[in-house]
Amino acid sequence: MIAGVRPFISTLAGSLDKKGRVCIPAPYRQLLIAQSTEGVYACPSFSEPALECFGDVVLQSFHEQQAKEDPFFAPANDDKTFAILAMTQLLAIDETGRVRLPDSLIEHAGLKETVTFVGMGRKFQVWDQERFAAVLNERLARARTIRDTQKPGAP
Amino acid sequence: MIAGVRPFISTLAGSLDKKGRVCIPAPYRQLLIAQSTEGVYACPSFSEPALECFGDVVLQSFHEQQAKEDPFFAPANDDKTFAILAMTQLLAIDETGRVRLPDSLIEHAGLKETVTFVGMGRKFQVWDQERFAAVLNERLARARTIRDTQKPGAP
DNA sequence: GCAAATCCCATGATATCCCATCGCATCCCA
DNA sequence: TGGGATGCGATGGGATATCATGGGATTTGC
Repeated sequence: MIAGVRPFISTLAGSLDKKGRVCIPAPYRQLLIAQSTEGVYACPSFSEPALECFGDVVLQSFHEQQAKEDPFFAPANDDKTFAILAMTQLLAIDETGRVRLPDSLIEHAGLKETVTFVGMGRKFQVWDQERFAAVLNERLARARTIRDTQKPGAP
Repeated sequence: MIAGVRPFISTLAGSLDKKGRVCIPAPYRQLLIAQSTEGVYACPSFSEPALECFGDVVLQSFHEQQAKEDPFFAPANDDKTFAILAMTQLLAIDETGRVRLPDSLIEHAGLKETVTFVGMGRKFQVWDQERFAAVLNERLARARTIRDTQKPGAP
């Protein structure tokens, strides 16, 4: 499923207009189209002030994973399903490559006029530019910690 | 069976009018039509004040799952089957996309004027808006717990 | 015959679509 | 190597269609 799917990469800038629209960067759009996604799926991150965005590959594989369980007698499964699927919206991409972000998502991520798209492989995130600048170095610092605690010879 | 079936996603607001009607959100209607369901199946949740709604895919797969057991000598199976199939009604969707909710279902979920549709993959739930707002954070908290205890490398 | 449910049409708000303009990067040619 | 032309990508605003919702008319069952 994941094999052959190209990753979202780079950190790119974008802007939110008065109508709450953002233009999805062209490279990301091409990847979404390659997943035959009718738009882009977006949900609030449940640990950070950011939006998690992805295409059909991620959504469908998550969905099918959950669908292996009984639909009515699997409470833990319901919690996971809820945290992702209930919080996710399908945003239609128009011909000029833009989506209308619902107010709830704008609020969750605290988006102002300038936003940052962050490529994360299977998914990408959308941050308010200033907030992201603040966490960028923290992330790199954590990555260094992981490297330094990695066991020699580990994969 | 599930492959290719798109999940119910998002949480959407709706309203219950004086006649006991609710408008099924357009995206959900399209999914139901794609399941060739003539309307929508609904039953009271047996663990929460909410309604469980779904299409033919869930009904049929649940049915087939239960049908693997002995029809007369599997009491636990009978209880599960009863809790779902006996409590389920098929609600007709009219041309404007609305269903008439039976009073028993309205009462079970304690529905007031504003209701919330909660996408849960194969099924969706209907909640009274205020009640749902109260349980939303509990659900997200449980999902975080699940994530934090997840084994590294798990899908 | 009366109550209740179903069907149908009308309205308003919202979101979607479309067109025109602008800025920028690339490409080509001198 | 520098300057100009071209095309793609991003942005702003206005027109259009879709959806949700309310009320009224007609039929059905008791």
